[in-house]
This record gives sequence, structure tokens and C-alpha cells, in this order.
Amino acid sequence: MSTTPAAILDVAFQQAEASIAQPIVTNPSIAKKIDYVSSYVGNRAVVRLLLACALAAIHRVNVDIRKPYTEIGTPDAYSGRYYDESYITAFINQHELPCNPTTAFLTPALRNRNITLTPAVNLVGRPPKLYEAALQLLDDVHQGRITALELLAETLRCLIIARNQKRQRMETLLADLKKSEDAIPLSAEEIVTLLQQHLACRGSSRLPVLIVAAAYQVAEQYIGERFLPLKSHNAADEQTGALGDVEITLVDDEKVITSYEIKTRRVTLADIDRALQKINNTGKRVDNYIFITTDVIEEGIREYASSMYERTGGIEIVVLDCISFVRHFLHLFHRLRSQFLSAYQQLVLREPDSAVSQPLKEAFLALRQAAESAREF
DNA sequence: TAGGTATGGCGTGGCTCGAG
DNA sequence: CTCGAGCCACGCCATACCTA
Repeated sequence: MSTTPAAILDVAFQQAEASIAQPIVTNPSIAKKIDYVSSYVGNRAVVRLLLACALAAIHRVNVDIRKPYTEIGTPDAYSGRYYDESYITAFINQHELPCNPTTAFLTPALRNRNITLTPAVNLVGRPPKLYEAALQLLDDVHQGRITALELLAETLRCLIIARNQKRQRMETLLADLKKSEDAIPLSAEEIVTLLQQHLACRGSSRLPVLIVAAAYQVAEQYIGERFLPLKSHNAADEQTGALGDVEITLVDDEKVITSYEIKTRRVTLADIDRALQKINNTGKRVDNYIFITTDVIEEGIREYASSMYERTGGIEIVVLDCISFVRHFLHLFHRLRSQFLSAYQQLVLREPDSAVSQPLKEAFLALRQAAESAREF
């Protein structure tokens, strides 16, 4: 086929937008399956399987949509991963469609396969119903119940609707916050409470990193220190070459002087030993290595950490509690507390969904709004 | 040989599920 | 209900093959 994959995607996208209120697929049970896979919040990878396979089937008319693995070895097999990574990634980023940032073909259920994806296959992914629905949809195309283009366009239609709903919710939340903008700003303790509420939400493990980063961002001009760009949440420190989760340098220097390592569990002796090893291996000789934990700090750990100052000849290692850290900060820089709050909000909203989920972002705005509107009475 | 294509692999930490 | 084991997504990396 002469049309490029990018052009195919554009055409399908236009078709979806033109028919946004009207399902493109008329068969109700098939439309329902597409909607289910496109909208399921707990797993955003499988919808990419549909997009990639449908795209390949349109682009190369001779392929069997159910065979997205070249390892199958037949002429009608193709690389689903290649279509996914090369075309789908750019496309969903361009249109901000709510999908996994990385390919579906590296997820455990779909990787290392060399089989035809028929409805009889058990992909062993979660939830099972989601994978079953996707396999049935590939079969629906194969059996001719719908065309690959219909599958692609209808999937895009569902994704556009989900995206628009998400934007709408965010706009409403931000607009509500604006209303309370002129009220008396939250007190330091009220901000602490707000952060505690946010930390209590599901999937909050990235938040302590953002709390520390926000504190430095706001205090930068006063203390002459700043934080280096944050590394991605799931990347191993080893891969990124970072010493810890937040690295602090002097404003006019690249040399890391303080490194923060954030743990959502108890800090152990092994963590401290590993930190020392990391300092030695990377050759980044920091002054100060700070563990921030959201869990309890055992006395033995505290002592072990402080003993390092002498043992290392001047590297101070300390374990701090996340909430105490931010509470001290907010009282010390009391006049900056509102700036801290907006810096934190900005960092939260700008994190990729893989680190801070959409519900967690919305939860913060809602919690803040509740706290601020309560002040007006 | 260089750049593109295709696929496999790994470490981390969140999450689910089932045993007790 | 609690908690530990194992599953899983995620982002990055490694490698092998192909072809101009």
C-alpha cells in the first residue's frame, strides 16, 4: 500500500473526530469491547496492541492482524512492536491520547511470543477479561466482522473521548481553585495536613521526591542551591548514573553536594551501605546524603547513619521523616509557603502519568480546593 | 560500515492475591 | 484483616541482523 502509516493514522483520527458522538462500529457487542479496552484505566498497554495491529493490517494488506510477531515466520506475520514503537508512540504523544508511554509488546503478557493471537490463547495478563476482549477484536477483524480501519478509528474515537473528559475535569478543578485564590493562604500546618492527605492516596510513592524538589525550587534564591532535573520514577539509579532521587548542587556549579534518597518503606542498614557503595562507585563525593522516609525510623539506623560521618571522613548521612522535613521547611521559610504549594502542584501535574497517576493529580487539586474553601467561612 | 530494523533483557517498586 | 510472595508495568539498555 502506498499510504504511509502516519497518513493512515491521521485519516483515522479525522474520521474519529468527525464522528465523535456517533460510534463508527455499528455492531454493539464489538463497539462495547473496543470501548472497554480503550477505557480500562488499570492497564493502558492493551489498547496499544489494538492500535498497532490495526495500523499494520491497514498498511500492509497481506498481513494477518493476529500475527504481530515476525518470529512466527510466515509471510503474513509482521512486527507489531515495530509499528507500535515507530508510529503509535509519536501519534499518541502528539494527540495526548491516554495510553502507555511504552510499547505494549514489552509487557509480560505480550513479550517473547511467537504465536498467532487467537481468542483461544491465554496471554496470562491482568485483568484476563481485558486481554480476552483484545484477542476477540483481532479475531473480529480477521473474520471480517469489522475492518481494521473501523477498529482503528473507533479505538481512536474512544481515546479522544477519554482524553477530552480528562481535560474537562482538570479545567473544572483548576477553575475551582482560582475562585479561592484571594482567600487567606493556607497556614504551614494546613499545608502539612494537605500533603499528608495526598501521601495517603494510592500510588503516592513519587510524591516525597516532589516535596523535596519543590522545597529546593522555592528556596533556591535564598540558599544558593538548586536541584538537578529529576530522573524518571522507575529508572534504576544505576542506569541514570544518579546518586539519589533528588540531587542538589550549588547554583553556579554542577557538582552534587547533597543527595536525597527517598524511601516509602523503612530505611535499613543495607540501604546505608548501598549508599556508601554508590558514592564510592560514582566518584561523586557529596557532603550530605539524606534519606527521606515515610515510614518509622529505628534508633539503630539513626545511630548507624551518624557514625558514617567519622568513618567516611566527612560525609554526613542522615535519615529524616518526610513530614517532619517539610514541616520544618515550611516554618523556616514561612513567607514562602504559598510558593512552595504552587511549586509542588506544578511538579505533581507535570509528572508523567506513570509516576503520578491522573487520579492522584486530580486528588491533589480537589484536596487543596477543599482545604482552601474551608478557610472562607 | 553506518544506520535502520527487530527483538530480547534487566532492575525497581507498586500492586494483587492468597495463606494464615 | 494483615502481610509476604510473586506478578507486572515501566524505562532504559544490549544485541543481532539487514541493507544501502
